[in-house]
Amino acid sequence: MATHPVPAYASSANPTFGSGDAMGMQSLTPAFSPLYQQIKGLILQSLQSGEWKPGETIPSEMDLAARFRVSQGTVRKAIDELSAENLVVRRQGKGTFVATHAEQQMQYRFLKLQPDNGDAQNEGPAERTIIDCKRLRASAEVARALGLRSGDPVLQVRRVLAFAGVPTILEDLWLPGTPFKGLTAERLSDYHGPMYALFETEFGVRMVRADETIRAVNPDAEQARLLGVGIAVPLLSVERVAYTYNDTPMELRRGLYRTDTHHYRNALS
Amino acid sequence: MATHPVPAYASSANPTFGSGDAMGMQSLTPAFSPLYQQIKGLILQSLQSGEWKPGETIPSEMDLAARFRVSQGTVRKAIDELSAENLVVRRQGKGTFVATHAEQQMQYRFLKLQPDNGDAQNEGPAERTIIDCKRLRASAEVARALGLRSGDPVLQVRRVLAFAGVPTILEDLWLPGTPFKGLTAERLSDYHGPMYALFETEFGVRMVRADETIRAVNPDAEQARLLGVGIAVPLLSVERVAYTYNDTPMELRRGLYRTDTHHYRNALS
DNA sequence: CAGTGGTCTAGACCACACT
DNA sequence: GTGTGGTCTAGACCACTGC
Repeated sequence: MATHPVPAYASSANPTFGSGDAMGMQSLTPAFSPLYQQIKGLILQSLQSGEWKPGETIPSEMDLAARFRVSQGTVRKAIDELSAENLVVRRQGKGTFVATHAEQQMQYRFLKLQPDNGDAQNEGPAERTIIDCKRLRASAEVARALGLRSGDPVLQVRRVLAFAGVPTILEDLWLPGTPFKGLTAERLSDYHGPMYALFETEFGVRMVRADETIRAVNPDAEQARLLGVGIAVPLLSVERVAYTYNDTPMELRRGLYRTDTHHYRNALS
Repeated sequence: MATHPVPAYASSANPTFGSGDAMGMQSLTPAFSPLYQQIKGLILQSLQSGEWKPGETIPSEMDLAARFRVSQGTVRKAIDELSAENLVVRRQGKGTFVATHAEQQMQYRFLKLQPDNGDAQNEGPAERTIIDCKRLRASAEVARALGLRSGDPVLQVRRVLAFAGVPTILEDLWLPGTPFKGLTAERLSDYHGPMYALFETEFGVRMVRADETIRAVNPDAEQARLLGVGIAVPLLSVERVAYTYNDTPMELRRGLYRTDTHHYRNALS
């Protein structure tokens, strides 16, 4: 029957849900957290464990309410937050879906560089060129960013993105070796679509949020060559750490952006 | 008695609120929008009109529910969104407050530049120096950004922010002349606190959101001099348009940020 | 048509702050 | 204690999707 986990206090002996029963038990919990937060945590676990995969629907609110023995409203509030965090997408009349980077809508969610004239949609897809892809040992710096130890195996990728034939972005990526075991330059080159979508389907790694550190820099000789600019041209240095569920860092990415035809866009609120 | 505006369909002749009454009337509305959105709009109007000023409390959820003749839950959902947009701040047990840039917490909400070591809080306040403050006619570019016509009066301010004695930010600001009529260099220099807080208290202009366009550039001779760097040093160019309520642009700000000791931080989600 | 998410209500009780 | 926001429930009905 109900083999699903259920919040601690809700699973104790009181099947009745007359007004205030659940609330009454909350005060017994030492480390108090609202019921809907606990439900959110349970749903998060299921997302994490892959019970529902990116693009699939999760059970309906009523089903989840029955599973967790809470009201639909409580499940709703839990899903509201997951939806606000872009972990899940609601579609009226259809259901709630596990968010994925494969959807057109979410293609460039983490890329804030836009062409100066017109929006990113009209620009056409970026032309991607893998420059390099090799396994090596994590430097202290890379290890710290990825939560590894120095010397742990990592994968390093260098690539260039061009728009309308103009190389615009030079990126170096570091990925933890273990989760990305089978990744090769060939695999990357052959795949047409967002890199994060490939990570989802091939390696079960879904990027959920990221932090970026931005600076203005000059390129070194090789960087300048790859981007086709002089070494005196100022470029945007964008260092990104991307996280999966549980705030686990899974990618370090250092990008150099040309800002003569594009700009980094940020909305503050 | 109730002299307050009330949503159109809720004010029509049905004082009973048995299950579904209000909903039944929604379908009669051609341009349908949920009740709580309409309530949100009404609260927004009151914020905009200055019925409740920054830092003050707004009426309790129960009071607003009574005023608008809806349930507390509906008011709650409206305020939830206003809170998510940082227009309002909830404090359990105390009330809901109109957000203000004067609070310590919100001091640097729009300034994403952080010291490389340690966080912005430990850095101490920026040392501000007003370089220039003059009235002039809007150029085409400034007029477009501020939603004015070329030649309309605008106020231009140039200032430098230094941290620990090191000039780090050079900013040029353009403000529409009419709303900021009494603003002078003296007023700016004498005021100790966030500039946006001064705008609130002195001019009733509250900045609600902003868009930033970021590029890497080299400074011109004067900019380099004011920041104490060479003209070959790459700097972050941050162009910000800040908006009040109703998406009305009220400030154009062009900042040059040094990124040798600081960095621009951005969280993606 | 049934099923899904979305809105609305009413009422209870909890956690917190002030008095 | 009183009043505020915060949580939870139960039940109704609306809007949308697809069978």
